[in-house]
Amino acid sequence: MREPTIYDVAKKAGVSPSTVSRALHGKDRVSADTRSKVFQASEQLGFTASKEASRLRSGKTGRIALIVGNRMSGWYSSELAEGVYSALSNEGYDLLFYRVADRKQRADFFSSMPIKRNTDAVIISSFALTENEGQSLRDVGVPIVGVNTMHLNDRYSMASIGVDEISALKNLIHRLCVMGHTRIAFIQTTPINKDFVWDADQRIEGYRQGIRAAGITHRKDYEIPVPHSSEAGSIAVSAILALDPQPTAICCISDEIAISLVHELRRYGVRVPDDISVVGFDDREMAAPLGISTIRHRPDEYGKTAGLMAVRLARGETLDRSRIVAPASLILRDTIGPARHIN
Amino acid sequence: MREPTIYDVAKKAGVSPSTVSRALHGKDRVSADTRSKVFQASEQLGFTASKEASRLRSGKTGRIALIVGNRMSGWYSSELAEGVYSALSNEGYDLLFYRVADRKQRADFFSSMPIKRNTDAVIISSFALTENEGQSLRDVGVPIVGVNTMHLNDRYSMASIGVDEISALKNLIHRLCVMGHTRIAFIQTTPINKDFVWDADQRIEGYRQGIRAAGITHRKDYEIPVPHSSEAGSIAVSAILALDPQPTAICCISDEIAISLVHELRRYGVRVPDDISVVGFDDREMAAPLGISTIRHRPDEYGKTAGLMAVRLARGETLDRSRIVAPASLILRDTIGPARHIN
DNA sequence: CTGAAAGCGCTTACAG
DNA sequence: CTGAAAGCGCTTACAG
Repeated sequence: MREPTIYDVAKKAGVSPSTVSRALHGKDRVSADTRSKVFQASEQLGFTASKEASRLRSGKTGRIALIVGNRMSGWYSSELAEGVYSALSNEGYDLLFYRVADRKQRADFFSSMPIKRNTDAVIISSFALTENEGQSLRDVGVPIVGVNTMHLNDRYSMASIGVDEISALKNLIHRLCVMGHTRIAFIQTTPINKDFVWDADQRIEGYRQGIRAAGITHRKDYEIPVPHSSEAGSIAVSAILALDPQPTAICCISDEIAISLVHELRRYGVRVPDDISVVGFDDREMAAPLGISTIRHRPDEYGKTAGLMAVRLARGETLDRSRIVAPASLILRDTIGPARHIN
Repeated sequence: MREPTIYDVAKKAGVSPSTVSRALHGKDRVSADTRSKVFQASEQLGFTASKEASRLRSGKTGRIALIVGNRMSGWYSSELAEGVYSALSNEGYDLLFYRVADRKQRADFFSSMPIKRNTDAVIISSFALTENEGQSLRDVGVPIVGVNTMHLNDRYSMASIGVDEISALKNLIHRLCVMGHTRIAFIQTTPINKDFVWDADQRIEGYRQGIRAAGITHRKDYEIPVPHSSEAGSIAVSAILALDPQPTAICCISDEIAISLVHELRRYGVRVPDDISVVGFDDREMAAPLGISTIRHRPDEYGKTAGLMAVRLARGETLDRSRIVAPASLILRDTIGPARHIN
């Protein structure tokens, strides 16, 4: 059985297809009487407009693309996607998801530009565009919204939102200093992909600035790199125990690292926070039950905002604020305490 | 500057639009010479076909819908979406994501049926359809693929894939018995939404069958419900410590619960696994670094399979196997050991 | 192997 | 407020 078209509705309601279209869209002037006849007919036939046809005619695709630089199932990407999705589905837009997780996917994406002609706006998350990429993205001719790309992509994007990770880290370092810590280390994961400049690279920058601002000596060996693996925690512990003098506080680039670090430290008999304080980043769902202190940011929330900005821009509206800083807050839980030597 | 159309390519290549279409699609018989002229012209103009136009004409939407019953950012949903996405993007399909996380969203979805006319296939995950819902989904007239809906939706779906959670749990119980455990408890979360019949509800069923098969007395008070919250671990510990006799092994409905349970047990001075063994379910990323024993399944992998099945069905092809059982395997890590009393 | 023609189902100026 | 007409950009039988 063929799906009913706008012509079927028109016939049933005794009006022209143009009128059906206008009535259903609601914005045009249609008499209340006609409108209700149309709605009724549409209802009875179970009419749903073909998106293809309306988009072809109107020149709008009804889609907004989200481009992320890693697996969509990671905590960050999936929270972000959730937020973007909420905003878009409220506004009647489809979410078109693109993942460019490695050099090859990235090259393919930017050379074939699958979003071209197929999206009304683009949201790009977390990694810095090269000159060429930014240019070809602009050439698509749709608004670009950056998420957590800091000022990296400001040349290309019309709007952006992101966490000020530098300030967040600086605040954390300050707080640790107030608690008497002067030997503060930072654990970072070696980038999954060196071709990408990530916004999260800002975290170590924030750490350094915080150390400097506090007037503490910056020690290169206090910046500890660990691989992306389930061994990260134990590798970090070995590295930490080898340090002289021992740090009394450790900032981690993510909760994931912080969680396994705390676990391994305790296995080694190191007390947390009595001997060493540990702080993560993200406040992902496992942080609270495990008592992990952390810096909270909410990709789902600023994803929503990013989605909304993209929708507005796609509709040709203007934004009152186009560069937004999303909040990040320090969450103190069990793994943080005063430095041992001043106890 | 207007985007080039197929007419522009045709003119440049000196052929008709029909020929351009055929050449670009590759399946029709076009002379090698013509084909290369067309490709060259297309390349030079930076032509990308409008999806709207081709879909409108061909009657295919190029989209496949994934309907999940919870937040897309949860571990399960996002892993699944990642897998489905991989398969679809390989095959040139867009992923249309729908979330029906509560009663209202669910009612809205099934009454307005936004996928109608807008998708070539539907993948439905994790929850059981009602009679009415199944019927209206079928009325859309596109193939339906079930993921982890066990036999719940078999009446409606043309194909399905899912983990046999019952067998997985039964195996686990058997394994624990071999290790001398006879007092085995099960911790389950109270359903987020009681309107939904979840596939994960099968896990407790598997636990019961396993207990029965092992010839152990089934104790109702060994089935411990905890809420969905960061307190779940400590609530579970209180409940466990109040039991008499104490269980020597605890199966958890998820790794999330297992992780916080182990954490809380250790805080209470209960040794894991010496005093109590703990096993989770999922093998999500934090399980390995924390040494959590668990049952592994891979939503990203069977999501890929589900996506592929949906694509095939959307194209009108037939499947060699339409009901597939995805593997689940027991992963033994630090939190499992022999029962204390036989040490 | 290639082209001319029709049409997918809408929306939107243009008249009235 | 409403209708007739044109057209968005493709694809696909139909001829040749």
